[in-house]
Amino acid sequence: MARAGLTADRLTRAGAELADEVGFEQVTVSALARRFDVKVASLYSHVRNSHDLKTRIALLALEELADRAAEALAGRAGKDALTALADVYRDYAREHPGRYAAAQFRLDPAAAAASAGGRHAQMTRAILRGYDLTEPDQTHAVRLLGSVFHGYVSLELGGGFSHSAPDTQETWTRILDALDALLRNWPER
Amino acid sequence: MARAGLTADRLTRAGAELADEVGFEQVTVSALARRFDVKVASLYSHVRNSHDLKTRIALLALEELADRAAEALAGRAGKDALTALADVYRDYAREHPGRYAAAQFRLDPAAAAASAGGRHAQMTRAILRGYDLTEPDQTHAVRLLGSVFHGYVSLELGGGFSHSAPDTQETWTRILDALDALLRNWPER
DNA sequence: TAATTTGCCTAAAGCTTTTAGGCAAATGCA
DNA sequence: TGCATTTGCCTAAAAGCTTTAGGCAAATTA
Repeated sequence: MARAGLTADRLTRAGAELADEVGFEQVTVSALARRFDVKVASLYSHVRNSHDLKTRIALLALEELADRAAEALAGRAGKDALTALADVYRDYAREHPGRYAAAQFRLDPAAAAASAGGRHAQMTRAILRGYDLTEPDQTHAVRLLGSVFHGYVSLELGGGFSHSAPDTQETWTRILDALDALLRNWPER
Repeated sequence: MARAGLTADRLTRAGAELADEVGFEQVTVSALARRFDVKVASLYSHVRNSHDLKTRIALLALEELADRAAEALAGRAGKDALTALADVYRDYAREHPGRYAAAQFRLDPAAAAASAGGRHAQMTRAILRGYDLTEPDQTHAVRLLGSVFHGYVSLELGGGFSHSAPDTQETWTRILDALDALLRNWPER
């Protein structure tokens, strides 16, 4: 019997594709085995278990997102950078809803430490160089930006803003305007 | 054999408790049957299927949250109201993480329409009466507030802000200050 | 009390997860 | 090239979750 050429990496990538097609929740070891036309047990040589598979997909998504963000931020500053980073998250979530959901997967501390999570925080912080904030306000602002990006994108993806005018692109633009104004004029204690 | 006295309502409430104890993801028809010391199949007379059970728990959580929000908003306006509503979400998520996760469960359109979702939007809009915003900015602001509340709470709950100073209470306070300032000084087009 | 409804049961099929052990293909080395 | 080792995928099997079908007994109603 010819071999299918399974590796943890190929499984992870295929899992990410599967997530985008059917949703991260529906990614299962069985479904993945079916996709490779291979028996389920075969996957267990490459991936520890279902949780491990999901963790790998999450890490992949976080890497991809961080790569896109790094590229988008290069050569930009101020509001330009703010918008670019925000759009990276929003676009990624729309192009790859399953991967975006995966990026929200609760990682155990070990995995979290090895993830691109730190790069994300770094890049958000980098944006603030274009504004005049010092610690601890800078950290507060990093958290605010993270909250807005994540909150908006997941509400929009979940259909939270659906059935109402005005359209979400308009809102997104205005929210970024508002955040820019807020960062330029951050209130004192 | 004595009857256990199952009803859709009791199952839903027990399911919500179970969610808070073990996580919404882990709420299963089997686990719930175990909790009532009853055979699994018995639940299917009261609840259509696993998805239906989760939907009911989600609707319960949305109701509870809306009730708390309504009570918190009574007699408050401006920043006072903003803070009160924000705290309702954050406190609820901390007290009832499983229910809060349930409230994020993707509802099908029929369920969504019958949910307390509309009340939530109404209450956020009510807060803006204390600020000077007209449409469409009011809608943009409603969406921004929803994004921040949801985004912050879920990142905090997921441990996103864990291993770093300053503490999250401080950030939360400063973010609400910032939002208040932003709403009082909403940028023109 | 008899008839009806309701509630929980047994049985069973199908799917997912995970472990154990085995044979064959690929690879490394003389 | 030929042999030994490693690697990859397999079969088998146990255990848990979901869901449907059909049945008997308890509760309700007349």
